[in-house]
Amino acid sequence: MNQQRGPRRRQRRDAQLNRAALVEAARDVFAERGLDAPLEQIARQAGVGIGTLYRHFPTRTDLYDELLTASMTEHLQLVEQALAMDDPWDGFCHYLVETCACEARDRGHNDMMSMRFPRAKVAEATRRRVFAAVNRLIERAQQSGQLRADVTPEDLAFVRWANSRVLAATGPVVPDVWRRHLALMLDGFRAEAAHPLPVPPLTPRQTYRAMLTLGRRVTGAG
Amino acid sequence: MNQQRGPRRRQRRDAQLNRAALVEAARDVFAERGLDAPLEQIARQAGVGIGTLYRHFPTRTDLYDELLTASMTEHLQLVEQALAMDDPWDGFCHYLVETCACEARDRGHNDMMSMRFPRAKVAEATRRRVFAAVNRLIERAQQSGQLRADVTPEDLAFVRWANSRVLAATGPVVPDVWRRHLALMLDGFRAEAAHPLPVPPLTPRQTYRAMLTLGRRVTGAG
DNA sequence: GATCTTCCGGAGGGTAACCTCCGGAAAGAC
DNA sequence: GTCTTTCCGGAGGTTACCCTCCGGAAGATC
Repeated sequence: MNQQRGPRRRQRRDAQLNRAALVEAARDVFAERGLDAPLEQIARQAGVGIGTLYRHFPTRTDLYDELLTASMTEHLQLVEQALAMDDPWDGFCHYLVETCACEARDRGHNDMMSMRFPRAKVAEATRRRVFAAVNRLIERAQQSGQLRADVTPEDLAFVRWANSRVLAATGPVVPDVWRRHLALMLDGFRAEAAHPLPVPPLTPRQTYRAMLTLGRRVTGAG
Repeated sequence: MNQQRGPRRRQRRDAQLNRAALVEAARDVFAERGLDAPLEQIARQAGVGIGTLYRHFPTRTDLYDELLTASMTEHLQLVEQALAMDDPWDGFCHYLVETCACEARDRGHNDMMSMRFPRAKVAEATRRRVFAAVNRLIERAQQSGQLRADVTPEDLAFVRWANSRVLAATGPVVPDVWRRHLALMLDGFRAEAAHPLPVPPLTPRQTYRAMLTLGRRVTGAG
């Protein structure tokens, strides 16, 4: 991903190995402790000095970007899998349930998609496909009369944010109870339950900024 | 609250004033930055040395406890206000909306109720009244056939947790959009929308532990 | 296997919070 | 006004993370 092309020669073998070890360690550590995990732990787990980490990834962000592509691809698979389902509502639910399940088992992936998704110039193509697929997923569920007509793709961000907090609270205690919260939310998305919403949806731009806000202080309470 | 009785004499006047200033500063700072705000900022804002803060409140927790009573009382008023409403569903909604509004304007209060509520031996009496009132609020909304029958008081914790995360993301960007998320959730609580929930509710004890978990690392991402 | 280039490791300095400790100032008692 | 008791302030030690820097080790090349 960072391999210089053109005039510059290939990396030395040991450098390549270290880089790979770092990426793998980052995946593990982020999965366990979230994106604000100490970089030193990643270096240690990769069996590498902290200096080496910083040489390969001058910024924490560079490390995120390295992993973002993978998270994004995984996410795309979920949407497409959901789109392949016959019943539009089932597809819609499947997408959200699997997304949340994914977050439940990998905090890094969670933070990644709820805070860094917008930054994904890295994986621009994939990102567009995700957008398109989610739009289709929503549209067809609305057209079938099962999903309420007044929700937009941006409203799904609520689900991710909410789930992430519920997970933080209950994950260590009752690993599966997020499913209950999600089921309640999903019932709120049904057309049969729809009552007028008091406030217009977030615009894409606002959602973008909200994600960046979250990313600023990951660990923020409140 | 900390005034020693019995053999010990009353505090010196300046000590009393400092204590009051600290409490007030704590309220302000926590409201703005959440319960994990730096204590040094509180001391500064109170116009007092950090040593003085620690003498009066040896632990961060002691400071929380000082404020918890007030938050709790405020909360109790909300529930009772909601119970006074004629329509059970309106009362139920009113309670949650006002609770969330309260959190929107005071992050400290928010953290307090979603993380420290269980610790409230301090305000045991008030706490019991809150519990009782919330139970009644739920029961009567269920009996009127408006609130789904399969929710328990513990499910309301989901709402608080979710709201707190939505606020963290969107608060600085679109101050009012939490109302949209809440409205969606509320529609999910309607009897008309009810579909079977996949997982049993949290027990009170699990809810307790979940709150402590949140309190452990306030700022936790994920 | 000599030479040149790249890369590594971790010591070390910086920052931001934590909390303790004690010399001296202020309040209250007489 | 003096003396005793209580209280204050903030310097400074501690921790946990950040990131930089450079002597020397290890690959690559011939």
